[in-house]
Amino acid sequence: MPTTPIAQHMNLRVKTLPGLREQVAERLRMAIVTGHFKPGERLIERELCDRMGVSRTSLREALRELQADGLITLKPNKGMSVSVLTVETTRSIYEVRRMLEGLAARLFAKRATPEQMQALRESVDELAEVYRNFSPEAFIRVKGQFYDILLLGAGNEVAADMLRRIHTRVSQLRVVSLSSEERAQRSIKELRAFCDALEARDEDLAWELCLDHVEKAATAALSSIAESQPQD
Amino acid sequence: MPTTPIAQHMNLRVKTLPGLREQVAERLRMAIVTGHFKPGERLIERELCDRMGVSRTSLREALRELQADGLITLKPNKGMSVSVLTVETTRSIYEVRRMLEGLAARLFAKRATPEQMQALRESVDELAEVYRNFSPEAFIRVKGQFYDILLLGAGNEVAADMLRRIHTRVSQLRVVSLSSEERAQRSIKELRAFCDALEARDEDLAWELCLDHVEKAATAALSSIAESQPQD
DNA sequence: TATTGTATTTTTGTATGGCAAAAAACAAGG
DNA sequence: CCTTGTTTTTTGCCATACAAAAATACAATA
Repeated sequence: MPTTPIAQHMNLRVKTLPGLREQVAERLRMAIVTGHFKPGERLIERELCDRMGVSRTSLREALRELQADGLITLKPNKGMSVSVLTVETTRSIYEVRRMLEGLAARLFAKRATPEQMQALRESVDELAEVYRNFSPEAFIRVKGQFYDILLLGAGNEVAADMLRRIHTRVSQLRVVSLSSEERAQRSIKELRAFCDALEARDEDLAWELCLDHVEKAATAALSSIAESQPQD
Repeated sequence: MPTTPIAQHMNLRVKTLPGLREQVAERLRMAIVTGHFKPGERLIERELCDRMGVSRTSLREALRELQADGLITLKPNKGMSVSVLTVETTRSIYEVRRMLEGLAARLFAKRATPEQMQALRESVDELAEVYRNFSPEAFIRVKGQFYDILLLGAGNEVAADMLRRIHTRVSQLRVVSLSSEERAQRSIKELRAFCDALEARDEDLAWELCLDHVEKAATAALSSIAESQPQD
């Protein structure tokens, strides 16, 4: 005879497919990248449990995931805190990202189907559209779409995973990449050239363009850190 | 007034510095890479708890870590199992490893101190010594040393982390790289050439040599999978 | 008042036990 | 042998507990 469970949890979601733990991890991820939790901020387990309405068990497991992603840092017997991106770490991240995105570009040029090429080009068009009528949300969405297509066409899940983690990590910085008009135009032009190289199956060129692009992003990110932390 | 605790757990280690959970994770990692747990094998939580003498709480958190490392795979409501390396995944891993090790080589050539260069060369000498009087354990140890020096000198912790995870993952394959005499000699020669390039600060050459080396390793690994899984 | 030392409260790390729901194992009937 | 129904396992999550570490508050002394 089963005891009456009574709904031991009221604010339980409709039990959507992904496990509760994954939902928690995702919500925390979002909270961090959207700046709701600031870098260096300490995360008290009980507090988070209350705020999110889950048990410590689930919460702590979710925290392990974020820890593995490098998004939060554990100091033994002191607890979790949101990782702070030092200049050093950021440089490291972009060095890695440069190589992996370059790899993805190369692989896409080599393996992508014509449909994927087409899809990529269309997402660039969408991006151009977003630039004409800017909104941060749309920008994030379309840019994410672009990357998803690129990574799918590259056909390397391992690289895709790592790049996705890297993207989440650096999105903490919220580098306000270009609101200026000409910067946007140039960006789109670069992306179209990138697509051209891919469609021409010109691996080397695609690689080169990609490296340059990440290089610029790195510079922007690093200067964004520098100005937020005047360490002179 | 504190209640009598009585030692709620007898087989508790001497509480060495790394937390219990990390110990568990490490033990499981080892069990997997040493082949004690076979690929595809299912891991039952209760069983592992009993075998390792820890609670489900700690065990499950440790499992999350391994999951993030890609070492074990979770199927919802079905539990954990040791990840199986498909040909596809292995190719992906080596593509990534090629780029990241190449990067490490480049960075080492650019940044390593003369002492680190020296240390690297000495570890190659040690490796040559091991070849003369072979033992698997010594081989693993010295090779690990070599990589540690390389990654330290490269000064990129992010890349280092990823490469360490990759090494763990592929060590599951246990590619019996060379027992033959001339293969060993050639390997040492290649490593010395690599050191030469690094000491000459010749980034491009170091990169090139590194890519070639990983390429060979990839071929070996892939053929090792092919023969263990005759999929015709 | 500043400082140092002690007591109190928080918070982590880990353990236990419990239960619903999914999956697997098993048994019975076609 | 296949299918269907029943029992056992196992997962996913929750609540609670408590020692040990850390943070904090507090008191006493210089």
